[in-house]
Amino acid sequence: MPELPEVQTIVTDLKRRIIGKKIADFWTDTPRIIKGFSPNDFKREVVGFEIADVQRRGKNILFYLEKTIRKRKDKKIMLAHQKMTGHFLIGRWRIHPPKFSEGKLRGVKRVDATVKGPIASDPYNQYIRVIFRLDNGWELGLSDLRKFARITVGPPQKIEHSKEIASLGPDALSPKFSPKYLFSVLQKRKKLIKPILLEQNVMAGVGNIYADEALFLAKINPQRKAAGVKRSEVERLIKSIKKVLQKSIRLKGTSVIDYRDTYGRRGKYDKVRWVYDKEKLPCRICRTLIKRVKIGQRSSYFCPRCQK
DNA sequence: AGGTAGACTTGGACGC
DNA sequence: TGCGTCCAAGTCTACC
Repeated sequence: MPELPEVQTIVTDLKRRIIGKKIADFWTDTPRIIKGFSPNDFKREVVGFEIADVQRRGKNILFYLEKTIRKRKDKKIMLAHQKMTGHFLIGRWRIHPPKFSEGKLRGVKRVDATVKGPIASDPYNQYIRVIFRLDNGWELGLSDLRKFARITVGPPQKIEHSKEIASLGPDALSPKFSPKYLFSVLQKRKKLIKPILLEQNVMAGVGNIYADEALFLAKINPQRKAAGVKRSEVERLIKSIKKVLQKSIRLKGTSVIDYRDTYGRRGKYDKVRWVYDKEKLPCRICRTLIKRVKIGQRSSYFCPRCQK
């Protein structure tokens, strides 16, 4: 899924909707999503904790958990990464026990939404793998078609120093992500410009969609060698990255495939996108047909006329 | 050390 | 209709 604007949309929703709520119960039918614990052990780790805050770090979501025991505050962080197709939803679901007949698992759909609207009707919201029941009757669910998402929990120190968090470069929207910084990184590298924009230790938050969109806005061909990109072009690129991310946050992200917000609704950036997933469609500036090439095993879309 | 191919996983789209 | 192939918002590991 989710790149910076999609994760930010979800975190903003979660801040409004679940802060102050207590985790009352936990369920999963996909143990591989829970990292470092069996589902039962993980349940013991999180049940009874209040969600005191929710933050984004790159594409990661941090849930700050607190519980007061005998006037002492026990603090933990639950770390979640939605990877390609995961997205958190706030709703209510009914879980049907698995049915076996003749030794085979029968009945495909085991989790049914009991709320009306897109959470129940949109097919991409139906892959519920994990549910946290909250103490206000609502539930935080994770829909994840491909089961790549990961969730773990631990002491704040341990999570903050984990590889996923500690190795992140400056957030793409932070002032620390500056032309001076990016130019010095690019100078030292032999790769092409595009795949470096996807490296979370260089810049946190950008993925395949917004890398292509930003390169288009900056008029830079994704196949250029990183070290050959001029200082003035890097300045344009930084401005383009921040601009495209902010615009997408305003539009609540991109739903080219299955991303949804916590209400199960689509984002609208894909309606105004320039090049991503537009192979053979005319460039909105010059009408030249958009090209698709593979760079580092990933599709890159660009306008061969506008991007030099 | 840095670069790259493969793996993880499920299902939709498209061609014959 | 059915089967096979290709593709996907991310990141980790193994290998050169």
